[in-house]
Amino acid sequence: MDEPKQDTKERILDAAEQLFAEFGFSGTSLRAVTSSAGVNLAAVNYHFGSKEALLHAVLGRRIAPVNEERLKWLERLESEAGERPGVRDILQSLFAPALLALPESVARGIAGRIYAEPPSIAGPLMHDLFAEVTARYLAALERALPEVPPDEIKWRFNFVIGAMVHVVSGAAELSPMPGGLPQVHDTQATLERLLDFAEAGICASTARAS
Amino acid sequence: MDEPKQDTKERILDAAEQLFAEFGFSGTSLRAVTSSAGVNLAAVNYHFGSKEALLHAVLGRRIAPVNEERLKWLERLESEAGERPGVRDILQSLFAPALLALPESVARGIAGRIYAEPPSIAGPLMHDLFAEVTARYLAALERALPEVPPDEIKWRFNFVIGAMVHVVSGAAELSPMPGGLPQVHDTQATLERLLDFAEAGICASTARAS
DNA sequence: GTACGATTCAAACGATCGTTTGACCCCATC
DNA sequence: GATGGGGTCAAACGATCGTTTGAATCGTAC
Repeated sequence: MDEPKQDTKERILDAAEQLFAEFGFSGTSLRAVTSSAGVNLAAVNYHFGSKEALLHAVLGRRIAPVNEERLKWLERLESEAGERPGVRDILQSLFAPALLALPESVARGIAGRIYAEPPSIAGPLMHDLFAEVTARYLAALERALPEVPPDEIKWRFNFVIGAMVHVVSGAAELSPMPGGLPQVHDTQATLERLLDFAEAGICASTARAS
Repeated sequence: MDEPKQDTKERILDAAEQLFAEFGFSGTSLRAVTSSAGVNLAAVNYHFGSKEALLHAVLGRRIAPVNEERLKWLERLESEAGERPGVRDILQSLFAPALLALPESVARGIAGRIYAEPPSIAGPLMHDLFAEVTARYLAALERALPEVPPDEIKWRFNFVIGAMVHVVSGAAELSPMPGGLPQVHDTQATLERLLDFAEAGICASTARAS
């Protein structure tokens, strides 16, 4: 065999990742996973315990490194800028690891998949995966934007997350636009467009004329 | 019976809507739908033809009126403002029908459900449901923002959609924030926060300093 | 070489799935 | 009061689901 014959556990994770992204969690059978991975059906329950535990492992394997890179980046910014890095730098440390590190064929569906699960599953999952980074970024943004009320920052941070997830999950590519979305595969250009948008949005004036 | 004993078709739609939002499409069985609706199992295939056709009916019933209201609102703006309404008004006509018209318990999951389907299903669905409004809003925004390149507007419109979907689908409420999201059930306040954010983001300068 | 824990395997478990069937009921029409 | 079609019903169809079982196989330490 030419193939490195990787570990059974990893072959399952790879196959499950691809199938969950394409057909969803409930829409993917363990038989589809194991036959795509070329392993025995019972291997999933042996190595992971259950189908739901497999989902956790699939998500965690991709998201954990992204969050680690985010936090390292953010800490570097704060040590360089004396605890008060700029908004754009903060947002870049939030976006770039997700946009650049996730393989395109893989990113689609992974992020969106969490939101697709019922709240009883998605809630604890979100907490496990994102509670720490959320708290850290909220604190950084509050320091960077003392003129914006903290409650407002919480909401705007959520709007930013929504825009980012929309791109990372590939949902933007489904947008029924005349002529499609320009430069849709130029990740660097997408990152800068998202930065322009999110920076302006999160820094918006809170005293409206109307 | 006190109940108005509504049509079987509508009872199925109501039950399916709620269950799809909570457990997802694949995660909801027709037996759960029919027993929740208090109708016979065969009624779904009799009235709708298949489970997937039921999903289309569920989504269309909620989204079509929202889009109609959007277009009516937008046309009223354009007739009042001489074909060039402001960005904030345009965005309000896009957000308000979705935020205000969708019952809270229902909105969750409906929007997110489309994105959760495999691209082969979500693609045609998105086109059927949103192609017209997308084209109309892009045109309106291009007229309102002549200084922003059309390609940039396409992207920023997508970011705006992402932020809006994140809120409408209830995903924002899952965000693992310390203390939770403030005033999460004050729809009017949420609408204005979203407007502040999206208006600033979509009007962002295209000539960056960096 | 033998014993042993880790892993893989074919096979089957009971449960649930979407869909279909054919009898049955209701009620307007002739 | 016979007719006929729209609607409802219980029941069953074959297929597929997640999980479990117990034997077979592997590599390694004694």
